[in-house]
Amino acid sequence: MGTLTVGEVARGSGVSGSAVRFYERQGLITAARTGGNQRRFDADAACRIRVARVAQRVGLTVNEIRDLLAALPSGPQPADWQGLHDRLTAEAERRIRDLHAALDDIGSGRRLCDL
Amino acid sequence: MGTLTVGEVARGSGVSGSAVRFYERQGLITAARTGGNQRRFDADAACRIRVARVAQRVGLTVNEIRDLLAALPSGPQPADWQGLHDRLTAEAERRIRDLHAALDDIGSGRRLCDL
DNA sequence: CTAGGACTTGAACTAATGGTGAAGTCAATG
DNA sequence: CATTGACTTCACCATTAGTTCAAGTCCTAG
Repeated sequence: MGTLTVGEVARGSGVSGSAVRFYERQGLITAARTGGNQRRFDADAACRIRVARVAQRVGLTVNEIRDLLAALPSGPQPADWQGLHDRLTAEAERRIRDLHAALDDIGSGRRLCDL
Repeated sequence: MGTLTVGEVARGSGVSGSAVRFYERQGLITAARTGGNQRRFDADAACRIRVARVAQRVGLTVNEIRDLLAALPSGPQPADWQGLHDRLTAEAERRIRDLHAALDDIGSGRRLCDL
């Protein structure tokens, strides 16, 4: 039951039309087709894209985001969005821990450069 | 007064010879040349590369690392390395804050997706 | 019914990122 | 001297995230 066109999803999510098509090709979102072969998206498409943009800020690649969003069923319920939220949070915290580890290595910098 | 060859710096820093040449091209390290046009590095070259590798873990690009290392004079003193250490630490902490900010945006996810 | 804006495809293109590889040259040693 | 390992340059590779283009098709308002 998709009703939204590429342009509508683009405006609703803040990305360009070419990006919307790109995200569909990459499997971040799915689309039904009209008789004339045009894409029609469900209302959650723009939501998925907004989540994807946040995930990019966390440092996930489009491929990783595909896998993340694959867990989200069509017609997602609040609990489903929550699950996504949790996994994204965990990933961000993992990356924060990696940065702290790098900081520790910097802290032991005497060993990096004892000229 | 460089005395180290590409291979020696490579072994001393744990990167490949091609990477050492790449880093010189990018301006992370500098080299004198022999009469036969070969590179000869100072003793601090391997140090600079070790710092660069840590900076990469922090998420800096080679271009940003060039700018970071540009602050390091030739014949650097302990205080110079310390300054680098401080800037790198600050940068890592800035990135950690960005991740926390992304987490906050995830936390307010009700606004991302109020279907 | 028709005009024209929105849509379709696929491939080529961009631009940054971080190197690697091939082909040929140099230098130190036995 | 000749070998052999290290060195040289420059072109190329692979990935990432899209954008752009051309040529054509759809769909909706008037």
